[in-house]
Amino acid sequence: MNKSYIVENIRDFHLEHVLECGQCFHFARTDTGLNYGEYEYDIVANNRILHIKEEPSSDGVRLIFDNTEKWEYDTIWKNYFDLDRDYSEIKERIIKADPRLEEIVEENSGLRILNQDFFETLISFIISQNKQIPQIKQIVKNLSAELGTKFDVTMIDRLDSEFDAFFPTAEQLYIATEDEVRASKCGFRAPYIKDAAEKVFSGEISYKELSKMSTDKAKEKLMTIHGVGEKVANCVLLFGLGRREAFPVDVWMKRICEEMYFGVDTPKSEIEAFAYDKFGEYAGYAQQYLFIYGQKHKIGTK
DNA sequence: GACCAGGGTAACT
DNA sequence: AGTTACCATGGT
Repeated sequence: MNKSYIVENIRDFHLEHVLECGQCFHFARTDTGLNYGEYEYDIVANNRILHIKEEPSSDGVRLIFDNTEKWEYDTIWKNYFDLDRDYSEIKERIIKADPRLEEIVEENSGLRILNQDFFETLISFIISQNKQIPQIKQIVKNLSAELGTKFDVTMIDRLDSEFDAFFPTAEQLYIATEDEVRASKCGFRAPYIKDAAEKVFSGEISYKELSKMSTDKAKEKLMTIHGVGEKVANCVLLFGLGRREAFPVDVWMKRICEEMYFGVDTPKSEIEAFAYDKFGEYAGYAQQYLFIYGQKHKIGTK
């Protein structure tokens, strides 16, 4: 009995923009690319396997959620994909802050900032340091396969990719030895992952507590984890704690902003402060439009 | 083989 | 407070 849930006419949404922009890593594209306007992905998140398909509709896109009942869409996926938010206003505010971004925003108008699980986001972005996106995805997959809870693929109506386990919990990573973590090919990040798992499993750091703090205080707390610096903390704030004013500055953002705004080599801290001053509570969205644009056009890499 | 990747740490000035 | 080598691993 195949269960699926369909949502019609969603504006400002495109799966490729949402998923292929370096904000999440536990997914795979599964369509052939042969049918115009159709996209399909498997996503492992929220202790669930989602097979999702996007098709053109009269106003925006149609999304078909496989393996999904209505209540799961209402309580989980709607929030995960940030579908309650009006992105037309967000785009307006960003373009108003810098009219030069109009083309970039329109070019990537299907972007949404996901509301992801806090712990998975934390570990994923610890892994991300000094790694390219395809490798981050591979390590997340390895870590899940080795230490996460396996799911029974025969119980899933639709799964086109090779995923077979959920992302490990804080407890699972806490119990695992450093060598077991290292087997995921995360290299020198293994002790960082262990420290994060310990701090979360022990309750020293918790989503509940962080969500009550100011963004600055939460960032400070996150940075007490070994292996979490300014950039990783900002990613966790933006993607895992809903702090849309966070503006992570990585090698890409540094290059892009230097090209667009500064013209000379500029410290990351200065770029972050500049962006917050310019975009305020919309800085995180601006960052992500800029990031996806920079990747697409390989800004600064020649 | 050198260099780089959605960086951070420790050990230096 | 601001630099710099080094950190595993895989790709170009």
